[in-house]
Amino acid sequence: MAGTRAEIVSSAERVFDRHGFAGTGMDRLCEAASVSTRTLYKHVGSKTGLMAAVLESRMSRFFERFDVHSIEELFEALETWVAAEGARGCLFLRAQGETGGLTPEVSAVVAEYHRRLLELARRVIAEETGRPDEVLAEQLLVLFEGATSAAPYLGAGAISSARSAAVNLTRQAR
Amino acid sequence: MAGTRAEIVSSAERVFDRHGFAGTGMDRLCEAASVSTRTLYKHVGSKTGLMAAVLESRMSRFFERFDVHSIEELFEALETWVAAEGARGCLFLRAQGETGGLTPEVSAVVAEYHRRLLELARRVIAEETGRPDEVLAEQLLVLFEGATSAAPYLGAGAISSARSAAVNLTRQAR
DNA sequence: CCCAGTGTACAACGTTCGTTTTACATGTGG
DNA sequence: CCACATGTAAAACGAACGTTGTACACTGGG
Repeated sequence: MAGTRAEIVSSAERVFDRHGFAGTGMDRLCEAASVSTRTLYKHVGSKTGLMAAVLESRMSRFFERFDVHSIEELFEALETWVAAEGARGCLFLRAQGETGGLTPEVSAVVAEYHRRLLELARRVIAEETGRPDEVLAEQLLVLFEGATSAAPYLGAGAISSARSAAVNLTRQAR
Repeated sequence: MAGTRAEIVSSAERVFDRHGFAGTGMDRLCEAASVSTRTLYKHVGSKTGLMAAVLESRMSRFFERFDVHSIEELFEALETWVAAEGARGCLFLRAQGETGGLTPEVSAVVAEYHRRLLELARRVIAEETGRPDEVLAEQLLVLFEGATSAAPYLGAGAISSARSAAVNLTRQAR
């Protein structure tokens, strides 16, 4: 089959997201991908390798969907994402927490994700206000992270709260 | 010994925080508490029971240290907390994520924590502005959650960003 | 036609999991 | 001084862990 590895990775993403990384065994991952143990190992090497592949794949999908240029677009994209994938907290933070930051393959992807996320916040602020503003960018990042973290228990209201806060802060700074 | 259970719970909190819940075995928890397997089980019943006890204990300590009445105090308390305990993300969110929300004993404590946290945000906003403001309270909560989540990779700057954002939003609303 | 690639099933590796059992030491209070 | 609560050590439970080995079935292209 052509997309065997892709199927392994995407089904693993779903299972990891729903049941945690350490809490999920290889059996369950094989079953979710409808693939034998041997095949899974041929494609991803190890559980750690699978985790890294999952995060890598999620990062690509994330930044495709968050190719935004304004605050409104940013939080609208987050609402769409949550509506489609559910709100269970940031998978990158969860991976880092579960591994204790002791798994280089995982930490590397998480670090890159955070670098790109900060870069995205900077870009949005620059395009929104017409000039770079490091403080505002960091505030936007904190609001985004907060919305992601609070959405599991506050619901979509967390996202609209974050959006209005970001809008107000930006207007105020102008 | 008198505080055996307390010692078990507090050492477990450290280990869970550093290595994750599912990723930590009972052996390691016994070793951390300098206690036999049998004793640990007598005191906390099960791993799930230990997790719930850890979260319960942390919740008490948290709300003792966060008995604050202004935004400045709130984020100052967070800075103190992070300086003392390190920034590895919210342990309640991590517990909920690792269990997939399928462990009632854990979910119950997490839910109570979130209820009290929202209540704290409401109170701080009311005392700060002189009247209740649900929107502002939720924004403050999102900022607090965001600071907690971003601190592991942004450092203490995440907290000061959140504080200044909260201050600005509140001033603006007045 | 056959070879290489890609998949399968299945058992087993040694380790660690969470949990329980058995047997024994300690010190404190009635 | 006995009883009891509370602790210890060490071994074992069955199950699940991540991982590897062996052996076999299908497929497409030269």
